[in-house]
Amino acid sequence: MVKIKLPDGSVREYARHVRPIDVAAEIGPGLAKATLAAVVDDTTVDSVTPLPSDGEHTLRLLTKKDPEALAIMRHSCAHVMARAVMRLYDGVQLAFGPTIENGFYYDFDLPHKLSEADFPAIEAEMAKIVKEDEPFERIDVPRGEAMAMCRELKQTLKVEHIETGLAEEQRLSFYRQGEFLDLCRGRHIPSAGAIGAFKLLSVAGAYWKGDSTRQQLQRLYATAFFSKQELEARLVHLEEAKRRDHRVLGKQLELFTINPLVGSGLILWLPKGAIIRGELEKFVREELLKRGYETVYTPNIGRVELYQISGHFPYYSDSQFKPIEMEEGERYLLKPMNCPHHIMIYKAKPRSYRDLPVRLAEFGTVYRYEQSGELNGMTRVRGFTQDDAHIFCTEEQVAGEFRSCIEMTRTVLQALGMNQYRVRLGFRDPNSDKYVGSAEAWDRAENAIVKVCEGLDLPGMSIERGDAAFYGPKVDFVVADCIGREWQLGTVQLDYNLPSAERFALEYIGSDNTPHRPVMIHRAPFGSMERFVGVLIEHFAGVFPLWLAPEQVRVLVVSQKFEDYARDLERKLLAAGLRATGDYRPEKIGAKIRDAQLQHIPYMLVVGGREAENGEVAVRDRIDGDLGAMKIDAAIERLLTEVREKKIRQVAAPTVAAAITDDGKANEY
RNA sequence: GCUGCUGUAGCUCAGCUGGUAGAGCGCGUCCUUGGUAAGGACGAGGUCAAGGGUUCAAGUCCCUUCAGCAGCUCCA
Repeated sequence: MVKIKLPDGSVREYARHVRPIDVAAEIGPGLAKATLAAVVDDTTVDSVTPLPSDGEHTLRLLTKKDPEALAIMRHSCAHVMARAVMRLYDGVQLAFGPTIENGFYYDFDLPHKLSEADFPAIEAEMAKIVKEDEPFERIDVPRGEAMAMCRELKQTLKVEHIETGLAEEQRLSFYRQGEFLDLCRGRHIPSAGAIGAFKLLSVAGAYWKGDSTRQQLQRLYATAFFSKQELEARLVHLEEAKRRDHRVLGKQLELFTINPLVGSGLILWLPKGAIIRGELEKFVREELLKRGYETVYTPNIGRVELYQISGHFPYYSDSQFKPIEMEEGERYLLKPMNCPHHIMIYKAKPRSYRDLPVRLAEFGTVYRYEQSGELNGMTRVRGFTQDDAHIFCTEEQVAGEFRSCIEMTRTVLQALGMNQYRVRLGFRDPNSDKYVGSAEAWDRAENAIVKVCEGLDLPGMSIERGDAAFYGPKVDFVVADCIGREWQLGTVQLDYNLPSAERFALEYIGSDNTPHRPVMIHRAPFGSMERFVGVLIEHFAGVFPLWLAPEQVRVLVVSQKFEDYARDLERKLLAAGLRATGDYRPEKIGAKIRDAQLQHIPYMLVVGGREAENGEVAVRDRIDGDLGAMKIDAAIERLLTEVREKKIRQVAAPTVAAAITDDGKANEY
């Protein structure tokens, strides 16, 4: 006897074996038809999986209205895609085919090189399979038998996976649909007919088991929805996201450019982009001043020996520009980090505990030879400027300093309306040898970070082992770009290693008149100016708040008769410190407004005969439209106030959610 | 770095199975002098990414290099 409790509170009792689909059928044939899967006591199961035969259990039937059902259907769609590929091409080896945020993919090894030209054929074959509406049938077998089945199917990747990834499993499951049989954990929808609409999106290479020393597979990305409308909405969404891509907007709005002759991954800031960066730098400088930082400047190169001591040279030789070789063995490195230079400034004189904390800040430009395939607009580059600072403090000061660094980062992000970030604690992977320093020092640092962060209520906080810097654990502020790719912006890092005796042997004289070792904190609220501005362009979709807008106000003259008045107005705006231009072309006012709107100019001042007579301007707001006429001084004051307050009146709605990291292991095999 | 795709005017793109390059926007000149999202006419502008090859003939086919895009791997 089993008691089944449904979400509405009703309880049903059964003496026989029942399946979720049977319960659904009892309630009504419509529900039975709509049921795609079920949740039994928090575990998702197929609609045909028998329920337990005794005890009390909760049951929730999943239909296409439930978000869980979408992922299950997509997973089934991945099988349909794999089946289509196997029908069309010979020698297909199946790897993993999990669902991901917004869709799914399947990895294959096959001799045919897949390209977008193949998509229509694959999609047509998939449509056929969906139309046939064959059931997905689960087959549970002991591992020995599973192994034999995979061998018989000549699916060597699956065989390997059973031997390695699934070494612990005693029983394994397959799903069969027609001639297609795949080792798979499930779950699946009852039959393919429930797949409403799907589309192949892209093909890309992916390493087997994510290991770059293993063979590369071909990965097909696709998505599916229950309805065609949802699919189309999704595709429109993707198009919108592309339009706000900072690489597209950067070109359109003349913010930055990259020239192959200068070198890839090297950003040329155009005048308008430079204004945005300059305003952001000014903003950070003000914050630094308030928080007791001192500004320093250091050169762009340093001797290799410096980085041998710091460890950067040996640890990252692959991702650095090669050293500059001078006579007699002198070698210089383009600096990959600012910290060694700042350390030498700390060491320039003896320090007393009374001097600490010493906070040295610099907009320091660094160069890293990133892999060519990694370069991406402004977000992944080979030369960039960090809003960097290094804090040298006593052990007792660490928690307080660390906390205030995190607070500064939050303040800065908040000021820009950037609330969609998550916080990642990058800790050491104890099984890796890429880290310097003792395990004790690491534990101490990681514990200190956890303690500080726990009290701060940081959004989406997660600890990620293996994500630490080689010298210490860190707290990263991570944001997603317009297509869901995540980028690390702000970072605060705790470092017991560079100050150590094995590295730079930093000291200060304590109150006991003996030398002590300071602790270092590395921090950069923006991270890099390049990446930050790149992300910011997408955050605002190119529509910047007044204080950041490269061109803040444009004078639009109704007719050239009033050009003198307009020119005078433009001069007044410039004198007030506003970034102003005038449009004196012999165009109609409508055309001038249209151009200014399309260029996202925050304010337009329209002047004609009426305004010239009264010493007024007709103010047009980019967002609210025509505000009517006002005196010149009043208009200027209004704009200056908005600048001073760094007011953010509009942030573009996010186009896509952050990608959920998915290595394919969690879902299915 | 790896796999696949792409590279034509300042920008966005068209150019069929090889036969000496086209549109829209932008830009320039002229006409129009206007009142809150596109006035009109004319014109300039291209070593078809670079280099090599096949061919009577290459933007188009092949190879190499460079650059970009998507993803993977990496990321102090």
